[in-house]
Amino acid sequence: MRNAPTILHLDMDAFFASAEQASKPSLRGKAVVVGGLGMRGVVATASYEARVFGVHSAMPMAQARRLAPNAAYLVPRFGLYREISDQVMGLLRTLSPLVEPLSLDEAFVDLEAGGTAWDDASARLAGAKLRADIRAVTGLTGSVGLAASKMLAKIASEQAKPDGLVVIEPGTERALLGPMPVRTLPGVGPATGDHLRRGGITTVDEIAEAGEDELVRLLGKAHGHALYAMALARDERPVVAERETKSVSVEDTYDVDIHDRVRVGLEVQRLADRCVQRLRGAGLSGRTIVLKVRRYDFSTLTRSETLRGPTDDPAVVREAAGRLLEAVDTTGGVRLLGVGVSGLADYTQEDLFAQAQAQAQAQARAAEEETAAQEHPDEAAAEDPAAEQVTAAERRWPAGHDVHHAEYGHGWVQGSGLGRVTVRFETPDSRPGRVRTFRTDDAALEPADPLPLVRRRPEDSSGVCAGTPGRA
DNA sequence: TCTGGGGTCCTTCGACAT
DNA sequence: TCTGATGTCGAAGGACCC
Repeated sequence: MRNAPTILHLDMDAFFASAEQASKPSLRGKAVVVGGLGMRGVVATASYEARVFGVHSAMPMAQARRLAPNAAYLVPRFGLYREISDQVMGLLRTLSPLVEPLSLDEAFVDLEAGGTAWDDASARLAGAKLRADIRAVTGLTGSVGLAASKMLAKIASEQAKPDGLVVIEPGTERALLGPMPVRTLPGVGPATGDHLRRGGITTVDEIAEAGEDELVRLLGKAHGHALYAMALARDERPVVAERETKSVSVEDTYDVDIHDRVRVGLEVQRLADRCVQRLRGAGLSGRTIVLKVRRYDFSTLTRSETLRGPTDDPAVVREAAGRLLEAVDTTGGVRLLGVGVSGLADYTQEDLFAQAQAQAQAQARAAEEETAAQEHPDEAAAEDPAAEQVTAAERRWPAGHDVHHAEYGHGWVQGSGLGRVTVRFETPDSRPGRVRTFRTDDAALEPADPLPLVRRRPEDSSGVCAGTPGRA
């Protein structure tokens, strides 16, 4: 392990919720919950104001609504978050070429490799400047942890939250870690935590005292060795800039369990198509097709099949997924279906048999989809943009999404239902705006793209923007 | 309270090859 | 030729992370 705190961990504070608050002045300082709004949705992020009520991520939405009935509930807008994330990752790359993104709102940076920091003082300086830059460019806050290893940098940023910077000085690690609960260590979740507790181990110190052999006995080889090392503050994992994708998958949870076997089959075909779209989008193909089924009682099973060579052919994936489904008992209903592809390659082995079959199957599928569209007209409309225009009266207005009104300008959907949609007219740099309600088929109202959170200065051509959020 | 979606990694087990 | 040890692969499930 190095002897200077030159590994940086950045964690954006309540990222999705903060982005929404920055984009919607009327929500600043208010409880905001971002997540799936369906009957089986869960919380993705809660603003700090919402956390006061006990709302936290991964909590069922229904429970969140009971705890914080007056919070604003919004669906995630990944396009907006990705844009902000790209800006932040860009700032990190000015510090070092070794940046390891963990998600849209989190990353490790090896400052030493970038020549940005070599000791405590230079690391602090780099961390402080980064936080200022993030605020200037995005209008949002991030917390920074600095330490001599990834694990400790991450623990440091956790302690820094919200909107802070914490440095763990080399040499102080074990004293700091010792009294902490085992759940602090990466890789210790509910199951492992329980396991350790039953073995009489609740703190990091107790892991170290138990000894490596005992941990391996309790948790198995890989996990046991890894956890023991972590408890001694030993973590040599390097910051890795490029991680190759190992699998691609899509899954859907249905508001109501599906019992109809034919419908289950159709959903699997649709998921297979979506999965292949993503696969092709990434320029990949794969050998192993995986079907995932979560049944009415939440029991989950997977079935997989490995082909002779990698494919990105939708017909081949559909067919394999269909075969796998045949081996699954779905009586009682299914709440989730998923299709994935692993064993990835960046080339395809042309499957001649599949190509020959593709045309015949495409015809059969077209016929099937026509039947399905008659049975589920609203779903068909959502899938097909042309159909969406035709049925403008049934357009969906997701809560939180931006809209533009011919007369009132830019705003966002506060809620919709019963043929009405309520819009608040405001922009990231306006004052909190007024609310108006329209018919959902109002021709003057259109979906719109999100506005930048920090207004770019017209004279600024460098791409780095500055501004004063919150002022008109 | 009733549990998303997209991933990664590990373990176990059986089949098969050496 | 038979057998045991060992390694690898595929399949399934589980835990964890954000």
